[in-house]
Amino acid sequence: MSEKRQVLIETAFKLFYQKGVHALGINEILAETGIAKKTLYNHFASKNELISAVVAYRDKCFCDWLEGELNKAAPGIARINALFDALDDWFNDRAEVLLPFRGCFFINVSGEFSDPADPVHQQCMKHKDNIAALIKKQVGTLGIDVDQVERLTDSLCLLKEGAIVLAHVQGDKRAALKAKKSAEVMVRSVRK
Amino acid sequence: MSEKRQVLIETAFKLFYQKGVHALGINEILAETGIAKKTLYNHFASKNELISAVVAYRDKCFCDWLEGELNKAAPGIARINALFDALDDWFNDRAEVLLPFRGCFFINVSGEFSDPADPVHQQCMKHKDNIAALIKKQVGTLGIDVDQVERLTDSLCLLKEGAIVLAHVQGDKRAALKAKKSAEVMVRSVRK
DNA sequence: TTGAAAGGAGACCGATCTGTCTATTTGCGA
DNA sequence: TCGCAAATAGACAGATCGGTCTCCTTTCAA
Repeated sequence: MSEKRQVLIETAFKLFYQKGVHALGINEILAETGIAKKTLYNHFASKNELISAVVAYRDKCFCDWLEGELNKAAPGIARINALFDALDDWFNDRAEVLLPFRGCFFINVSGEFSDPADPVHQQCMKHKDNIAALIKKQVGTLGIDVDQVERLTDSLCLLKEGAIVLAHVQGDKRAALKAKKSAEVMVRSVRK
Repeated sequence: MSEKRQVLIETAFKLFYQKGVHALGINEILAETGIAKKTLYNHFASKNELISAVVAYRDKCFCDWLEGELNKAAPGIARINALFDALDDWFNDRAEVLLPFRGCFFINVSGEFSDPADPVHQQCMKHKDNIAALIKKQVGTLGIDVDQVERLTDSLCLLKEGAIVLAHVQGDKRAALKAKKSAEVMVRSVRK
């Protein structure tokens, strides 16, 4: 993995996240990086391949960050709280590794590649599945029934995605804290 | 309001929703409608003005549809249920006026115009505010305290947006029904 | 019939897009 | 120093973009 390739991916991510994938041309990535066009095409067969690599990069980046945040908390209810605290940090630009908040890259990209059969859309779907699995793992530490694990995981994923949309589209900086309150209600309901 | 203008808006909406706003060029709208470019520019000063008109059109279209669905139910809990039943219809392509489900147009467009200061993004924000107000109105028919109205409205909006994202990005056709179950828990918690 | 508004065909413009390619330079290890 | 891999500058190609404009046609009301 060459350094030039990584620079291209990271810069492309930054610009795609700011301006949207289709609104940004590769020439702007090249201008920002100072890398030659031939080099870009040495590393990626096409713009679409670059997009794909960028989505994979962000997937890893985000999952690593979230997992790290969750693992800072003790297993159990603290991890559920940590999920929404992490979101709160992200929405309020306190998660530096994730860059300034501009919504969820995977939601945004899914909107630009809205056909579910599109490979890029498929990648975004997979990312969401990865995060759901991570959340389910934390819910599993609550010591509740298996069917309740499923149900609570669903609820938390709904609240998580809802919070992201409220934070981005409506600019609601408190969306994560609102979602956290709702999550508390959900947790109580599966524990009684 | 001329018929040509309306045809342009409706066709543009259909194509923007399928392909994304930046990925679609105006020439394709013209090809699909058989309308001359000069006519398009007679009605809209620029592509951006067309986009703006399209967002406004969909805003009205969606709000009218949702309000209609909600008003079919009796005031009170039935209206909360109707919200999620309506979403279920939408996600599963049973709401013909809304066209085949490709996620929420406003979320998708916000992703493409992710700077919150952008006028188009502002329009999407306003749409979400309109829907939240509509939901709040239904919650108001439950006969609960004012502060609980606020809280429940927040929860329902979170679940609604979450369901849309799960339905679109993850292709979860049952997302609305899952959200409905969570909503039931939330309603119970403010009523006890 | 006339004139104005609306609309059309399509050429044109400058800009930008994604991708290809030639000639050259740079960096590094043997 | 040499040879090879990586990278560069930048020209080029065909296509498309959003928008402008001329000349012409159609529609409709007076």
